[in-house]
Amino acid sequence: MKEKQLPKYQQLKQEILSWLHTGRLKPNDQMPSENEIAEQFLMSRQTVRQTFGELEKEGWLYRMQGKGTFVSTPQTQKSRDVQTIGILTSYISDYIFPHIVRGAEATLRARGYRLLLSSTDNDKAKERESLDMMMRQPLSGLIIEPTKSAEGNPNLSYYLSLDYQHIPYLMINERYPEMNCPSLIVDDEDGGFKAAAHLIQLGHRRLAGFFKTDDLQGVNRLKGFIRAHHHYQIPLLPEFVIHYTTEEKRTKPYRSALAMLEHSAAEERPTAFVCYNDELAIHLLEAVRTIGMQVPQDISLIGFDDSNLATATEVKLTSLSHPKTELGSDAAGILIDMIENKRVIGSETGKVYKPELVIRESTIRIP
Amino acid sequence: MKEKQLPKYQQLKQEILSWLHTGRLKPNDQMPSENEIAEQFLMSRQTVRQTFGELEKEGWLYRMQGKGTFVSTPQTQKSRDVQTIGILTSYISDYIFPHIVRGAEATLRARGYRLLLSSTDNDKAKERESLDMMMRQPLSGLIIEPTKSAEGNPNLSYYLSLDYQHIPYLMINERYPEMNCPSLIVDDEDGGFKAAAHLIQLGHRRLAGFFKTDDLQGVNRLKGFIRAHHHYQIPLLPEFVIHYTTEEKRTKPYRSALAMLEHSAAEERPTAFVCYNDELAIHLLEAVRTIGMQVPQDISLIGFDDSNLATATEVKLTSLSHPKTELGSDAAGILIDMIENKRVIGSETGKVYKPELVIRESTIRIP
DNA sequence: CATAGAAACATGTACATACAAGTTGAGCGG
DNA sequence: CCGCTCAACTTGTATGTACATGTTTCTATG
Repeated sequence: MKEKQLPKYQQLKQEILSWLHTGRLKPNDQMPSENEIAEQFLMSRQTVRQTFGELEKEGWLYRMQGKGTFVSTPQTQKSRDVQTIGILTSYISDYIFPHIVRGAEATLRARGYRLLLSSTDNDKAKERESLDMMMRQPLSGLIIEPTKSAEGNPNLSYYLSLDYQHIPYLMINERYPEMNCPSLIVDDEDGGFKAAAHLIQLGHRRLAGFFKTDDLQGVNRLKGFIRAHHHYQIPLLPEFVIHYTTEEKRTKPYRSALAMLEHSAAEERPTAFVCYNDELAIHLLEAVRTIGMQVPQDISLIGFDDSNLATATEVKLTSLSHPKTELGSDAAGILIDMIENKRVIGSETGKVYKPELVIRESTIRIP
Repeated sequence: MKEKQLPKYQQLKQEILSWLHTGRLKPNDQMPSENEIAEQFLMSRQTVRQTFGELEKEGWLYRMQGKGTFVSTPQTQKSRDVQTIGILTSYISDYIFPHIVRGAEATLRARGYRLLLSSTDNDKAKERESLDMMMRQPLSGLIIEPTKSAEGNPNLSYYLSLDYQHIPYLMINERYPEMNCPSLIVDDEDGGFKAAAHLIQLGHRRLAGFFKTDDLQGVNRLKGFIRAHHHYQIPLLPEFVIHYTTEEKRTKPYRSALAMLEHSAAEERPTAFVCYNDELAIHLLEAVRTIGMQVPQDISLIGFDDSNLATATEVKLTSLSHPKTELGSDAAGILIDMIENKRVIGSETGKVYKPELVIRESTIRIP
């Protein structure tokens, strides 16, 4: 069935917008006059004026009485005293994020950019609102940490809009697979492998792993964990592999850890916990202490990210490093390059950091 | 001479806006119909529609075909999944600001708010752009650190606009005197007094003071410095009181310090530097070392804010404390109270923190 | 060739008319 | 009393006409 026709003024609007987007008309080009358009599209001058009025209000056109109607310069290209970079991360002042932000800020401010930070709380709805908010003003670029990157990308339209508006952006820590943008990522599979390998090399054979699998980092750490088992021909114990989500991070892993430790014969208990990050490691350290056991004497513990938490406890954590400040600074550098050299670069560009094992007190050799 | 008349559609617009602002029409009230308005104001329905169209585009009205035209709910009152708090500080990840932000973020996130951060680089133009940017979206509240608070408030219109839109806000570290809002402030005069008093009690009689006087913090620290001299009946040495601006912070104090130390007989040199903040203290520590002198043996040094810098150097700084995280958290609490209990409170509310003297290695008794 | 004025062109303001589409309320019939 | 239909009211779309105001171009004259 024939689709309902749009009003003429909206059809005209779409046509004109296509002229702008395809480059047929460029910034500061003069539009055909109202009368010319009216004639060409067989409509009244007032209908044309209605369309022009909307396009003007929305910033696409500007009109000068007696002279003509012209295409606006896109907001992001307009001369501004200061260009603004948006940074979108899970948190702002928690965990490793202050370090990432500091690295980025130092580089960006040195080049005269200003920052706009927003946090998503690792929640897709908040990601959408943060993107919406960020994109209400002229941004020169965006540094984005994907939210629950293993759960698809319901906010895809916002990212496509960034592409459409030619706003450079890149992703850190992970990248939505369907986005063709640079990314700065830790090789989490390698990290997962190194974590498990370290413990295996210390004689551990019964490793429990706790992975937050709503983001790809957790998924990849788990893959590395599994690969290390295969590599060293150690049987993987599925009952010792715990998946959890952001919402469960304070509940499921803790209970699972307690269950593993309390109700098993010593020879059936895990000898080490591989934790998705330092935050979880600290949490499970509490669980171990709760039942009167000790780290590392009774069970070894290893985390990821090498955050401040790793050295904040009495038992200093063995952890896989994260570049943090360096990653923030590198991200800023790549984004500045994209902005200032107008380089449209895709997912082939970016950086992958190899995590390094930082051995401290929380892992020991099986006696 | 009679002023040129506004077009009818703009006169109508102003009239309608006055209905909204005076409360004659409230959110969700129905406007008189287009025909009624046309009749009442002796103009055509199309002219009325032009006005209505603009008001709709700008968010003041919403129209429903066949039903009527209604007054919009102001953006800040609209139901939102997440309310956003803006935080505007000089920097984001430098100096004591991460601590302030962390304190605020913890409290705000616990109550379900999301943060939007922007930095001003202590520059009035950037302050204006940050405010402009912040105010383009529905904000539930703002935490603002005034920029160069001793240099007046050219961005007053933005603040008045916050008042006008009933957006709660408060100020930290300082408050523009003309703004009637809560503030959380360190008693900098007390701090300046304590800094000088400490040195005087250690036997120092020739104190040099370096104060960034483009903000009120510096002005007040200087006042305290002067008051301590009067209190202890120590002559103030004007040639030892250095004023500088944000832009000069890396140049004038350093040169002045060198000049004081290099070209004077020992009995005419200052015995202590009172520095505007730890950042400057560290900088002048370098200056002292540059000419082969040592802190505290040859000259004592005291800073403000008790930042990470205070303990980062080999010579740990004596410093006046700043509440940092506590201030951030307190600010968040007051702002939440303003938002959720719709309390319109002014400058009589707030908090003043007494700085505490943290004695470390950089100040010693005159031998 | 330069200048001034008029004509042409372009947008801005305003109104009138007509019809489409959606909502609401009144009246009538079952 | 309820349901249906129609009229009235309201906004939405579209066109035509008229005049105001600003800019550009062309023509005529010196």
